[in-house]
Amino acid sequence: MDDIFLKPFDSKAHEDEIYKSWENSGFFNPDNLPDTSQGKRSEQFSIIMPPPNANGSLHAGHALFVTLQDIMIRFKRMKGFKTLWLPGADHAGFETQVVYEKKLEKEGRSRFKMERDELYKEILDFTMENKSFMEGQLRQLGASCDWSRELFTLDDRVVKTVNETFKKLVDDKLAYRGARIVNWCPKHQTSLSNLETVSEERTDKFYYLKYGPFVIGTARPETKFGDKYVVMHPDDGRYKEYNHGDTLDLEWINGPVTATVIKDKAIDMEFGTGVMTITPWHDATDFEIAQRHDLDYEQVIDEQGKLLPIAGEFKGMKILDARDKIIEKLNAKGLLDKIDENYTHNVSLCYKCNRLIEPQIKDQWFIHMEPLAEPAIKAIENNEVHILTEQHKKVALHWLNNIRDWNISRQIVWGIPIPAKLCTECNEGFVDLQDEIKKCTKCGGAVKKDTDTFDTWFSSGQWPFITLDYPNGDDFKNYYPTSVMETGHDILPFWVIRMVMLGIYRTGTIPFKDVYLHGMVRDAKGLKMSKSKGNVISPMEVSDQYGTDALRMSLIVGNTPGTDLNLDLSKVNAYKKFANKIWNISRFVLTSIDGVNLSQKPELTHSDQKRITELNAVVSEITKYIEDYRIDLAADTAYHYVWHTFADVILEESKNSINGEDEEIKLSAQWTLYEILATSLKMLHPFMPFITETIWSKLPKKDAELLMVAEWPSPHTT
RNA sequence: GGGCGAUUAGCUCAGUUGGCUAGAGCGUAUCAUUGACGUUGAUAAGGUCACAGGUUCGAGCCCUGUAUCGCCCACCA
Repeated sequence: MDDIFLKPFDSKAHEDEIYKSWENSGFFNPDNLPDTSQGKRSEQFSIIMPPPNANGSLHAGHALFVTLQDIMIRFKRMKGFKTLWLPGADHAGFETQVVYEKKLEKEGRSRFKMERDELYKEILDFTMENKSFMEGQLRQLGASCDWSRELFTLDDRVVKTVNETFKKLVDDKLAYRGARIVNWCPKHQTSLSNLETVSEERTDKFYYLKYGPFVIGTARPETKFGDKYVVMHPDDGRYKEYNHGDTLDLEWINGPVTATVIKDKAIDMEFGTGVMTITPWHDATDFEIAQRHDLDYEQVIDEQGKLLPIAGEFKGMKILDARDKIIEKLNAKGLLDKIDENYTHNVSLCYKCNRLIEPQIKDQWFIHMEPLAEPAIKAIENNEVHILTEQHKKVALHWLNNIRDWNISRQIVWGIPIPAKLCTECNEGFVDLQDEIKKCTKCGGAVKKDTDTFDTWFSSGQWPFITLDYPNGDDFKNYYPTSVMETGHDILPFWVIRMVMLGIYRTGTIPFKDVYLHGMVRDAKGLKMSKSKGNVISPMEVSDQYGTDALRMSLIVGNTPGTDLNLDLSKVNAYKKFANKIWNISRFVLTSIDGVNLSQKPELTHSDQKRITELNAVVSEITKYIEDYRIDLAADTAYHYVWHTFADVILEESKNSINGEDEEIKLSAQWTLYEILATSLKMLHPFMPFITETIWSKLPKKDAELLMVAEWPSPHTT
């Protein structure tokens, strides 16, 4: 027997070496996989890995997805499938730029004082460094993915395909450039999609102001300088003497204005006084009203959140500083009716810096989503794209049925540049893939390059067909649509649904068949991990301390699909003990069979036959669980069988037979023990690849050099 | 405002076509054991499965309602 068994299992001593032996075998690449005993591998199984952001260390959520997907892949590989797990790395546009800006701030620098090219180059270097760091971490977690096919989201092929999709969308009139209200973050100086804002309930003051004969309500008096339309519901009896289009002169914050009466059904008669003035530049509802009636609008607040000259004496002030002063002045002029101190409402905040979003009108590129959503709804409803967790299917359909246009322009340098030219005179935008448009085709004016970049999710949304080299690559023919999309439920709308929409739009086919969504990894008490709480558990540190196999088991067992999971170190420790148990079982079995000829199957005793039958039942149970995506139950079943049946019962009972005088009984017990050990290692391999492969390498008789490509156990004959 | 989910042992959670004498990990208690075991094994305590109705031969599971908690989406000034 090998000396290594004389000591307890030491994960650190084996993991690197084992991973290298897998990687060097070439078997991560489906093209290199050996034939099975049934012949060529004819069926494909493919997963596109959600590319981790290349801007920092992997977190527990990454460890969870690596484990889940690696289990699926290893299982199918052993089952004889041609398995492709395609890894990637995400430049993660805005996310990475925010990370890098924090770094700049610490160094006392600012992106707003840097040249675009210089900033881009620095973030690129930063990302590339993190990318290779991140790849090493994926290896440490045991990811058996095909590194030869790895793709970075800024690689040429990605950019080319994304640009072509953009052009197709514009040609099909599904993408358009327009002046629309966008979510503007005054800190990050970019617009954000609705999904990139968070809402928070706040209690603010609500002001009732005298506007000519009306009293209007507002929470934001600082936007009211330019208001010259007063709006009410057409059916509101209180204001029936006023007609749509009537004008009236009245005294306002900075002097007299002429107001025009507008009747619009968007007004809620129950709210406030049922009358409001509108600020189309800084409010989405107001903007829509203005559009409906073709009204004028003017910017009041600039991109930094300061008041513009229209504010007169308040020009240049920050909005919150100005608010009280404006109210003071209105009061002095007798225009303040009353203040409601306890007005609760929801405000939008930037999801990164929690600053108030300032709605602004911007010329940006938008995608008209409804036509894209329609086929996606069908595909999800009829389970062509099968979202395994029913609750998430409902969420997806709800989201798709209430979809809104998607702003894909970002005013940041870190991303794929939008391949468009903009007219400096009429503001028209043109897609220009070849950089050949020199004059505005609408007005003949000069053009400049669009300096905006795509929302990362626009390119990520095309990831499955891009990674498989659409349209002409062999991989696309062989592996599209992929078998499973496995990712966190938090990015269901951000990513998964958009992949369905854009995949169908571009290729005519759904991008993946099954969708497995895992929950969030929380701390031992179920709290969200966050740096500020100091409860972040680094999976890499856990892997170092307890071993990757133990970490993987603790992330899997008890983790029902779609629900959140608490990562508890005492649980990790329990599976570390389990690894040690497997180690010692192997040690015992290998000691017990030393020198025995295993190639000749002996006559089995009745009780050994029963053990083999029992083993068969466990194998089929685990197989079925994995095929049903109940990986938690599969892992738990394997755990209990190996510990509480194999070790506690079978192995204990075998001691009598092995130490007894009867050679036939002894041989039967030895053969049975070895068979159960070899089969157990196979069953455990997808979950605990490192320790099982380490032990496998010491086995005297086996059907494959590497356990990774050994055949998944089929029922033994007794 | 709309949608989705949760409520099971001291703690964290499983329990998916209704058959449960309700399980796991951690924790607790007692005993045993240097024997493959950086220990492990055996045994035990601990649950009116949130609450109230209903369907059923049978409900932790299905239906209705109530309470509490959580999450997602949303332009009411």
